[in-house]
Amino acid sequence: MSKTLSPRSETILKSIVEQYIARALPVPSQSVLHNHGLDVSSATVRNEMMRLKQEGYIIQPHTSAGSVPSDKGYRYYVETLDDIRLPINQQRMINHLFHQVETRMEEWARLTATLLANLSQNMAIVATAKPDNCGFKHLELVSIQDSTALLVLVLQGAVVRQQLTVFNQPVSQTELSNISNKLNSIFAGLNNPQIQAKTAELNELEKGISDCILNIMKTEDEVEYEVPYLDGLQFIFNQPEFANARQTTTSLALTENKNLLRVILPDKLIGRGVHVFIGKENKSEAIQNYSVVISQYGLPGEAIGCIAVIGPTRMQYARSIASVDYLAEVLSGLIAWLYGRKIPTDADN
Amino acid sequence: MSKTLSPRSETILKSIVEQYIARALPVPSQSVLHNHGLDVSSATVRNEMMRLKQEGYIIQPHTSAGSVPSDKGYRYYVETLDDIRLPINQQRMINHLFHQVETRMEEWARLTATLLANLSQNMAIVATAKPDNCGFKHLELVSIQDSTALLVLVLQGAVVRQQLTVFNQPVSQTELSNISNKLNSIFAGLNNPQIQAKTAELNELEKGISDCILNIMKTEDEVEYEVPYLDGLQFIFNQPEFANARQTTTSLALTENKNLLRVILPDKLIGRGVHVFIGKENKSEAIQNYSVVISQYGLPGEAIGCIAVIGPTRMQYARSIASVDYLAEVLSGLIAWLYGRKIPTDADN
DNA sequence: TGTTAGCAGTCAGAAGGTTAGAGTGCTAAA
DNA sequence: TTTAGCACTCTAACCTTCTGACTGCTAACA
Repeated sequence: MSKTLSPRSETILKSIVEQYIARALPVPSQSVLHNHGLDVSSATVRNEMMRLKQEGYIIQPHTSAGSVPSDKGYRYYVETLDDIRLPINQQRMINHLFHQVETRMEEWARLTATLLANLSQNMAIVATAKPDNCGFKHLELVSIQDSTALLVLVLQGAVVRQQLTVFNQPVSQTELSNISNKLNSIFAGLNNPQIQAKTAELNELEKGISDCILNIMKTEDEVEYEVPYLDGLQFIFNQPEFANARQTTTSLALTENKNLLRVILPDKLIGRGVHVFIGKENKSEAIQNYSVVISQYGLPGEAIGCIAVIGPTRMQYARSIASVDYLAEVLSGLIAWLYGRKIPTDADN
Repeated sequence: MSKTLSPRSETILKSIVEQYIARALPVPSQSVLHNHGLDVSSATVRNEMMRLKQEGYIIQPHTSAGSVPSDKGYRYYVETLDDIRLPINQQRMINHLFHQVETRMEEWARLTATLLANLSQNMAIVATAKPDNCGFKHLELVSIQDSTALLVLVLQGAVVRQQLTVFNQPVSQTELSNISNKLNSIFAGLNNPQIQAKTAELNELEKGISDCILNIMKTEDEVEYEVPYLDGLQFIFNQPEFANARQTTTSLALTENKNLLRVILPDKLIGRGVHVFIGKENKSEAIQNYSVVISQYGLPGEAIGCIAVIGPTRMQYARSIASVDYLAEVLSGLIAWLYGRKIPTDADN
């Protein structure tokens, strides 16, 4: 994408990026020296910085100020990062926590969000994995009152959905059990259109229930991601950028509207691995002051979820990337196990 | 609690409170006149205001400034509010929306939070109703893999809980069905200690599952409220009070830590009806700049939830109280219906 | 006794001016 | 190519001044 810089330019850019990330203040030529043990004078650094500025890697807020990395500068920095793996002890800590947590996908997601937020020191978003074309697994009808039943539907991938259903006339638990037994044997393993094809042979009551099932399955199929779990909002607000605030409002728009958030995140069709979107690289205008570190996880073609870190462009990229990468791997392992596809590397019992 | 004010003092206080709520600026004696058609001069108003100040109903930010209501002033205002019922057309709108929504308690809570936030123009919190001493209703075991099953537990009040369970050896779906049939017939309608008493007569596999059930039920019993639904955070941040921000952090502490939030809200043992806590009246220090309008709903002794509005003390009390009151009533009706106790006034089909 | 006009006194916030010093950009020499 | 040195720039902090919005008081009035 961008031309390679000379080793010294690269060192200088790296120093500027890292200092700016650390202190949120424009970096003067003087402090570049201290950092990476460059054995030149500040004047030399200034010459190099001039070139970096001309090529758009850094920006000067005003004439007599230090330098701030541009999106392009961050991009170069991220591309030239090496050794971005999570430290072994943190990996162990994570594995340990996943062992302790209840075996429920929602709990995994919640835990992942918390871990990711704390590791990256930024806002974390975790969308649980959703089956691509969900299959019927099991139905249960539990009588709540004379003419009301709770419909509990288990779909492929251990997804459980529930719905209260009101009938025109009273229906006993025995009748309900008969219906669910029948539908279970007919619908086992089928997906939406296949079930639709079978509804001809049902009586009216059964048809009503199968309509309800179809409706739930349709909704599941249409939703691209489940409602995401969110954590670490406080990190966003503790950023010095927000000290004067009011930009706050923007990021709140994020928080509040979980739909919006779902729309913003996945720039469609992201391949495997961790992706980084820096500032203006984001399609959605609302987050063009932010960077997003994002990865899908799960089984391609079967169940795909996604996890992400959102923070100011001035973000600890190495940490975020490493965290997203590792947690996506862990979750993929768990999903694979849940779908019986393969044994995860480490997170089994 | 507080002495009665003269009618004119009351009018003046009311005017000050309402203008301050509307504009967030100290109210000068001049503008008090315009508002409630008082036929006196500003000097007279100033005399009265002096007395209100001496008795602690209002506060002057500095010598030459207008007046701001104190907590005591707001309290008097709230006590003397009359006709705080939600307009009929808004009631209709709400009933209509509840009819349209899916028949799931979670959806009710989510909808309530959204409605409450928008009606009150403040942050809304809705904790779903939780059975007091939850009874077993139905169990279902669905095979996921050879030695893994999804345990789906239905408790009283249409509460559904799920958990993945891993066995030591493979267990077929037929075996699982046998187990769930057996446990269903033994455990039907029982609560935690009653189930515990029955576990002697079970084999090892069944015992493992009943332990799992007991564990889930115990967790349910221990939790005071479910994780609450939250909406309208944007209203808090759009308040002019937060223009300079950093107090922001405080309110964020609220948002982030859903546990903290649960701790803060219910000051234990709240009776029926709407309660208002103004500023320092709140026990929790974190929200002593805020007011809370809160009400329980549900069936006393069986399933109690709670809904609340949180906002700056400078809050539209009438609107908030009316909204909380009406929505609590609607939810109570729905819960009663769900538990088969009585027909709700209006929200049935 | 309650009400009012009138006016002095107070204070926050805006506007304008000054200063300090941090940091660059340029130049000329090594 | 690097460097020392220095003029230049520009922000942020700190004054001071000024304006006008309100009050608080007093004295007259009903």
